[in-house]
Amino acid sequence: MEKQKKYVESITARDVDFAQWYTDVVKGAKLCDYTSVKGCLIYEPNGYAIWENIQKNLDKRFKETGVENVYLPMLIPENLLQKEKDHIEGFAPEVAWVTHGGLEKLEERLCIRPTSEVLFCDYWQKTVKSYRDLPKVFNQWNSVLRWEKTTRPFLRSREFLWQEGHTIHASAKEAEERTLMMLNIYKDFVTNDLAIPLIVGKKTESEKFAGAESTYTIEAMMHDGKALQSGTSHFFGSDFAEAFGIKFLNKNNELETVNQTSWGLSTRIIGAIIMVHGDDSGLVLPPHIAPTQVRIIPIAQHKEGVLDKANELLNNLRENSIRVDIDVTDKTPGWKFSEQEMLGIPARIEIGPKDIEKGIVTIVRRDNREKIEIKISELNTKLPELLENIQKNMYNKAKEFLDTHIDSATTMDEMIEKFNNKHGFIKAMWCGSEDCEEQIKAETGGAGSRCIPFEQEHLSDKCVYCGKEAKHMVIWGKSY
RNA sequence: CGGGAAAUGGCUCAACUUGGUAGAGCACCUGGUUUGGGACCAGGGGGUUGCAGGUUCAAAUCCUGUUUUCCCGACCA
Repeated sequence: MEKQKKYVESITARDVDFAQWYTDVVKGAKLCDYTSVKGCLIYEPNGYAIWENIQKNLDKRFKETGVENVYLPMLIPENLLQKEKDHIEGFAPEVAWVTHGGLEKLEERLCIRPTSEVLFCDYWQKTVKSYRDLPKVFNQWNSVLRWEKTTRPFLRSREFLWQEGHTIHASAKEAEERTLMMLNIYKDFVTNDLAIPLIVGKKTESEKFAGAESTYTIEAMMHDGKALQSGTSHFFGSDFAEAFGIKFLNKNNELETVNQTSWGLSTRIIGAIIMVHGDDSGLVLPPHIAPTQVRIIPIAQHKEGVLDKANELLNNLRENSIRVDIDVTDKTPGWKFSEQEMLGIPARIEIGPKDIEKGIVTIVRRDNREKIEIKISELNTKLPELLENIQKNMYNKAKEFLDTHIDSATTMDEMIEKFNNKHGFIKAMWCGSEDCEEQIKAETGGAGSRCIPFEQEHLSDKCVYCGKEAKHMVIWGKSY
């Protein structure tokens, strides 16, 4: 087999050391930098621009369904956090506390929000009185703090950026519909715009959000076969509302408790983009979300007319709403190619004296390195098509990887053997007991339940662990 | 939170074992030659060795503590 040509020297090969590869790509693409506080990152321009595009895209989708943006404070008094028992138990190990204001010790310590359920509850308890006040469909773009022990850029940081949506409704049915509606928005956004194929389903009891009645998830597979929970949507029923006393009068003048949801997607998704699409030359960004979709690289730019022509193309394409930039530094073309690839820019346009003479440009795709010559006169129609094609190809490639790394098992021996032989997900039947779930994780060396997928298959009648009657098919896998 | 490794110029590392004026490559700056896959030549700038103590005539080097990063587990988005 022909040895694959290595284009960028400073990145560890993906199949040699995946963890090191990930770090190299994050650094090479200049997405973020460390600070002197563990787990707190600087989002550098390249990384933040990706997040801004994610925000723009999702925010638009949210608002189309009636979501309103708000902003609540970052500090939560301890007594509020204590109100819902499961919630505080779930989050207690990872909250950070403010204990002093200036030189004075505070009467009551304040928690730096790990999530904002209780703040929304406290607010609604005061303001919601009537069925006419419902529903409330709020979202906030903010950062939260969780005192993680092990941290990695994007995948697990202490402070991270996200959006958290919080809604309350008059009926459980309406709340459940909202839960699934938001899950679908995540699914649609991640598959269509991030080109990441997903498994969509419900979390098991032991994996669900602290305080939720049910948690739904979109799970993606990274190139090392591990799962990354890429977005979640929770249905709370009335548990929080009961604890906080969020009641309203219905049309019959009867007091009722609201039903609640919350849903979130974080900067962790940037980690998924890296680990699903990246290769040995660095980052590969889906065109829909890439801050720069095309980079123009002039060849022999000192020669007369080259820069003029390149700038003319730049302006032309910008007018055509393509996110394009140009590299006019005095580096060599080879250096510029490598840089563009490391940054993950989906395509580059090479334009030099030879091209100008022929009235063409040479385009190189980032996803498969294919070289294409396009007439300058056709660029405005062909380039958007090409970007769309890259987007689709990236999805298909990732989908094929996902499909070929999911297997199924009907016995534990089979399951353990398959996990040992190749990484990925295993589908297996499960009786619903938390014991079995735990044992499966222990015996497979850490492959837990990822979710109960909506798309169920009947593999057998029996739980893969205990042999009792199976309730669901579950996707099992190791995760980040 | 357990187990391991590391921290020296912007980056990668050397010097540490055996204490004695911190060094290289890349990057950066200037000038020139180059330019279709990380160019070349010449000159130049930049480091109180993560931080805090200690031992010593003398510490990057030895000792103690601490912080951060990476890897492997446990926990978690």
